[in-house]
Amino acid sequence: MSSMPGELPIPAMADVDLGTVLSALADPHRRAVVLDLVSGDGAERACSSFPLPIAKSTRTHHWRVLREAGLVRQRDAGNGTFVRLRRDEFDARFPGLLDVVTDISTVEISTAGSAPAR
Amino acid sequence: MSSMPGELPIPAMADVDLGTVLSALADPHRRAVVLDLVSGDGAERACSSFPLPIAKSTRTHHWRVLREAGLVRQRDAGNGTFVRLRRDEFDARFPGLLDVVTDISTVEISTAGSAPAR
DNA sequence: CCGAAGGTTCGAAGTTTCTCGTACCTGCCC
DNA sequence: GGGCAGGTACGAGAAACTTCGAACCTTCGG
Repeated sequence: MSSMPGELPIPAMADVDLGTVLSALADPHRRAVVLDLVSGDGAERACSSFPLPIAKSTRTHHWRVLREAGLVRQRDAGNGTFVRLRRDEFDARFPGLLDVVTDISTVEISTAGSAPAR
Repeated sequence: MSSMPGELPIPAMADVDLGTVLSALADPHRRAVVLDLVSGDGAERACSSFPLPIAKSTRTHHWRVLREAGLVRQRDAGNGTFVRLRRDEFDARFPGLLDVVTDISTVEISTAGSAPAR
């Protein structure tokens, strides 16, 4: 839709499919990125600032998946690209989803390596 | 874990991974089934009672995925098999997830074919 | 007993996903 | 200008997913 300078094309939120979103969030790398964005202040962030242990081209792939799933907005600015969560739009379309996934993931992380039972 | 008569093996809820769950729910057929179960009274249901337009062997596959993702419990009883949501367990492990996905899906269904905007 | 109904197992085919390396492009900086 | 950092595009390989049909098994109903 939007064709602002450097803005990469994204689907209208109304066209975004829940299955596509769940698939996008199913991947650990992508979920980590989204989690990182959610815990931020909503400001734009450099794509290069995410510590993903994967090749450049693979990263490009994941950003595309997240973009096409309606989760992020991406902008090309000279030598780098920047992303921003489509927070409000997304919440309006899929109320609570981001919060729930975030909360669960946060618990998972804080609970990692503290298993008394075994 | 459980090896009751006819009970098919399921993972302990603590071992269930969020990514696996999201993948399981990403498939339309499986999501439809879960949705159907959630809207029910929690009672056991015959696997054959779900109107899935797919081959028998494919259905077996989907039930296995849902089972291994920790979403359902499955029981073999004579000539048929029966399923039940692992509602309470699942909610304790992934609070709100089932509700959110259910709510979103319900809206999607009730909104289908009523798009004034364009 | 015999058939139909419900399921599983076992390939197999087709598609998708994740991953990478290589080549290439574009700004920024010295 | 030359190099580097950040990215994209493309092709390829490996793995996973979805689907099916065929063969087989069990159970229930006549």
